[in-house]
This record gives sequence, structure tokens and C-alpha cells, in this order.
Amino acid sequence: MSQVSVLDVFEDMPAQDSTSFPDPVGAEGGDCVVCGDKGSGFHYGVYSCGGCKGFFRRTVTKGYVKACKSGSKCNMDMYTRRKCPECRLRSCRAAGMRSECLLTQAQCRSKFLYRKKSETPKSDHPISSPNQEVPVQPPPNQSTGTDVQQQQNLVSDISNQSETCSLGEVSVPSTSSTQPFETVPEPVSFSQLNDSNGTNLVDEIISSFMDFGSENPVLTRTDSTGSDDMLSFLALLANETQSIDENDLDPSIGLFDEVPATTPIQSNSSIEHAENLLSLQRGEANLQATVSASTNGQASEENSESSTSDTPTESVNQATNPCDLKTNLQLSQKHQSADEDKATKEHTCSLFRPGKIQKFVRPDAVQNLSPEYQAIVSEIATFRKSWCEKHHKTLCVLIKGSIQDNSKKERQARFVAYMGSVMEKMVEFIRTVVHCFQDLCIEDQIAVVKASFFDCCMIKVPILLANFNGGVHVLKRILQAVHTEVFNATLMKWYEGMLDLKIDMTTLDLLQCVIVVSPDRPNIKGRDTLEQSYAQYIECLRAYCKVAYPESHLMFHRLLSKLTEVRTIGTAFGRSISSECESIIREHPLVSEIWNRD
DNA sequence: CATCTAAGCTTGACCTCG
DNA sequence: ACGAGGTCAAGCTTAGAT
Ligand SMILES: [Zn+2]
Ligand SMILES: [Zn+2]
Repeated sequence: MSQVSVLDVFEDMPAQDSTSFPDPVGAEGGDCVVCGDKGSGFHYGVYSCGGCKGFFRRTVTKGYVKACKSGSKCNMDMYTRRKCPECRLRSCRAAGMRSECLLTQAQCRSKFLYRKKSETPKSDHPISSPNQEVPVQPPPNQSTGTDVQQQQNLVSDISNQSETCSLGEVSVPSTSSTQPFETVPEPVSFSQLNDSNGTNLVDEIISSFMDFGSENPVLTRTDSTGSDDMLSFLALLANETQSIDENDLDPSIGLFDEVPATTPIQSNSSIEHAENLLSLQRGEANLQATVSASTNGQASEENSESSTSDTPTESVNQATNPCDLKTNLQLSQKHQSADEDKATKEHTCSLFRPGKIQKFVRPDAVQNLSPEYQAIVSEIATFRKSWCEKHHKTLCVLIKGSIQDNSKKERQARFVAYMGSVMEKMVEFIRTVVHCFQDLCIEDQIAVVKASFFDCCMIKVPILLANFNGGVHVLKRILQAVHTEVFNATLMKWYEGMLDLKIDMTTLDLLQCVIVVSPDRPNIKGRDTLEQSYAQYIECLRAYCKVAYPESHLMFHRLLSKLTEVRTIGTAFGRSISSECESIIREHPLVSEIWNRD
């Protein structure tokens, strides 16, 4: 039962210019352009029959179709159209049907909730406990309520709730001690990775890659074999899996003892810190955070009811784990203990070399921006640069650790732990860079993070992969344990497609901002705030594209279409996770808020 | 191996909504 | 009226039992 992803099919097909809005295809009153059946109207831009309309909607939503067995060249008529879904999808695409015309899941959900709300205007008490989140009920399931189907619905519902995501950031929080740029510690060489000449290949390649002077690093792939081509090196690593796994790691370094896959990212010290912070803050959020911060074992009393997350209290084993989304949102500033910092420092390796990064933005480009956008861009760049300096060691440890994970179970645990850490960093990014975030109420903040998590993960994949030695290799190994083959292939294509744009990190971060403040999130009270911010980031992105990619006039439009695409793949990312991971996810409160639902 | 059966999946006519 | 998404009976496919 081989399957082919919708994105793959679309990529194969002659792409329409997504920046323009072509005239509808086909004649009113005529036959379906796809299959020749009697047309019922214009659907997704094409005059087509109800069957093809439904088929296109279902298929795009689902994300994959059964692969064709006869070379993807089947004829389409109203009788044969059922025989080969892949060819039918190709016909739809060829006819000009546009997936952009489908509403996003957030829009659908929004619509559903809106309808539901307006259906029951009487019993709707305007005054509701701030703590009591409107229980976001999924649409009623279809009649066939089997276990498997429920499971699928569950997963898809989660993607409904949490639409987007961000992979680039992992790590140990140490916001308090922002290091001055000039005092970047010199990385200790990870000398095992030597080439035949005895020189340290890794260091050499990475330094040349990172030594981009005053330029914002451009993430790209090339076919050149020059030493400045980070990706060719990554490919090299991918081809040399064995040697990296078995030989290139020096066990004496003991990197892997530090971050076992199953260790929750936050530890006891975070709780203390959370408590300290909470004592300084006032308002309803305090209660929620307190609830979240209490240890799971004790969370039975008055807390259990007010908790919006449905983590079954009895199933959580970690004695202390405040990895709750709310708590996380409270922890705007987390301190890393000196000990931890020291320990991490000792394990610095050359996977990433922040010392080589001078600037994350092209000064000349920024100067041409209006002061408003200049401020936004500079802030993003500063954050990213400081982030790299702060977290590179932890990332190195994590990536090296991932290489070490041999069993599927270990990799799944790593993935879950990693997602938790990504979530933390994403929150840090949002809090630091996206100013309007602070204006939202805590429920909105949670909704926004949940809804953008998967998409952000996808948009940031290039940052992760291009910045870290062996990133592709590591990611592939982990993903094999967690996602379906079909999805992984799609993800790699997405990744390559992003690299082909040759955009820089600041652009990716701007995209992330746009994703985060997308106003079409379900159940948002502060929609106006988001809308304003959204408009601002979109305009900023347009302006930045103009100055940063003067040679590429279509860049802004390409990025917009990537934003559409990222929703599809982000949704697929959330949906295609292996059911084997469920138990692990359940043990990680933060991650379970994203992937599990009631 | 053939047949039966239940469960799961896909389709498309028909529905509501804005 | 139009074109989105939602619904669900009917048909088709698949996996497991006999
Ligand atoms: Zn048709
Ligand atoms: Zn075919």
C-alpha cells in the first residue's frame, strides 16, 4: 500500500504562479474539467463535479493518496476516476484546482466554534471564570466510532487545535546572563572528526561556513564541493552514518551522560524558580501557574479541576515536573544554575561556532528599512545571535546524544524530550521578540503557542539542520522512529525547498513571527491585537525582502506561498506521529499538551 | 486455498452557512 | 446564487476467521 504525499504530487505538476489569481477554469454549465462528469459549479477555482470537489478537499486535508500503479498516467472519466486517486489528484491539479482555496484548519475550527456559539445564545453567560477555558470540543465524530478512527480523529483534532510549530530552538535557559558578543568562548575542538590529512575537518568546514563576515547567514544548498558548503558536509555525514556512530565519537568525552533522552528538560531548580517568579506576579495567571507548577503527585486536590490539560495525574511518573505550558509561559526568565552552566561548558564541541558569527543582519540592507522595521529586524537578529551563543552547547550535547540513541524507543524519547525543549525555546522567542504577545491574556497566549507550534517547527527546520553538523543525519534517524516514511520524505523535500529559496535566518525568524501572530486562530479573544501585529510583520517581511533580496522580486510572494504550504506540512507533522510515542508523550506534560487532548 | 464476515476506508449526493 | 465545509448511507477494500 504505497502512498504518495499531496505535496509531492503538487511539486511534480507544473506549478501555477501562486502569486497571481488566474481566471476560473472551465465553462459554467459544462462538464467537470477533471473527469468529464456533469459539473456542479466552480470548486477550488475549477468548474467541476461534486465528486471531484469532495475528493480534492478530502485528499488535500488528508495529505496523501494511494500511489498509482500504472505510471501516473491513468485516464480520468466519471467511471475510472475512482480507480486511481493519485491520477485523479493530478488531474485536479492539472485542471488548476488550488489547495490555497481550502480553508485552513484553524479557519474551519473557528467557523465551527463561532457557529456553535451563536447556536446557544441564551445559556451563554457572559461572565465566566477566567480559569475555565471554554472546553474546545471537537466536532462530533462520525457515526463509526471505532478505536482507530477515534485515534485518528484525536490526532487530527490536535492539529486543529495546535496548528503550527518551531524546531530551531532547543534548550537550556539562561536568559539572565546574556553574554556580550565579544566574549564568546572559544569552542573546544571535537577532534575525533578528522580527515585523512589529520586536520580537523569539522572545524575547518564549520569555520569557513560560519565565517560570513558581516552577513546574515544564508541557508542554502549547492552542488559545489567547496569547503564552505556546509550542506555537502552534512550530506557527507549522512552517507557516513556508520563511521560517525561507531567511530567518530569519543566515548571518553562523556557527552551523553548529561542529557539522557528521558530526562525532562526542566528540573527541580526550575520549580524553585517558578515559585520565585510566581510570587512576584499577580493575577489569575498566578493560580494557573501554581496549579501547573505543583508536582504531579500532589496535584489531586483543588487543582485537578482547574487544570485545562488533561494529563492523567496517575500516569505521570516524574516526581517533579513543571513542564506545563502555562508554567512555561510564566517563566519568562529562567535561570540556569551555575553548576549546570559549568557542566555544559565543559562539553562544548565544535558542532556549532557562535564565535564566528559577527552579525546576523546585513547592515546595508537594514539601513534601507524604515525605523519601525529596522527595529523589528534588529531585535530579531540580536535575539537569534544571542540565542546561538547561549544554546549552542546544549544543542551540541543534544545532537551528539541523538546520534548515540540506538533503539527506536530511545529515539522516540529523544524526540519527545526535544519537542519539549523546542517548545520552551519557542516561548522564549515569542516572549522576547513578539511584543504583542504580552498583551494577550494567558488563555490566548496558550492558544497561540499551541496553534503555531507545529508550523513553527517546520519553518525552522532549515535553521536547525543547516547550523548543526550532522543535523540532517540526526533528524532523519529520529524521524524514522517517530513519523511515517511518507511524511519524512515530504519533510525532506520541504526542507530542500526552503533551502532553495536561499533565505537568511532573519527571514525565517520573520516568518516565524508571522506564523505566531496569525489571527485566524480558534477561540482567540485578542484577535484585534493579533491582526495588527500580523499586518505589521507581513509588511515588515515585504520590506525586508525588498532590501535583502533586491535581485529576487518574487521573494516576498514565494514566502507567502511557503506560509500556506507550512500549514499543510505542519498539520501533517502533528498528525503523522507514531502511536508508539503516545506513552512517552503522556509522561511529558508540556509535550502532551500539544499532542494529547482530553 | 476459497469463502465468509466484520471493520475500515472512500465516495458523492445532499445539507447548512455566510 | 455561489462555493466553502460538514454529514452519512452506500459501496468498496482489507484483514482475519473458518
Ligand atoms: Zn469530476
Ligand atoms: Zn494512476
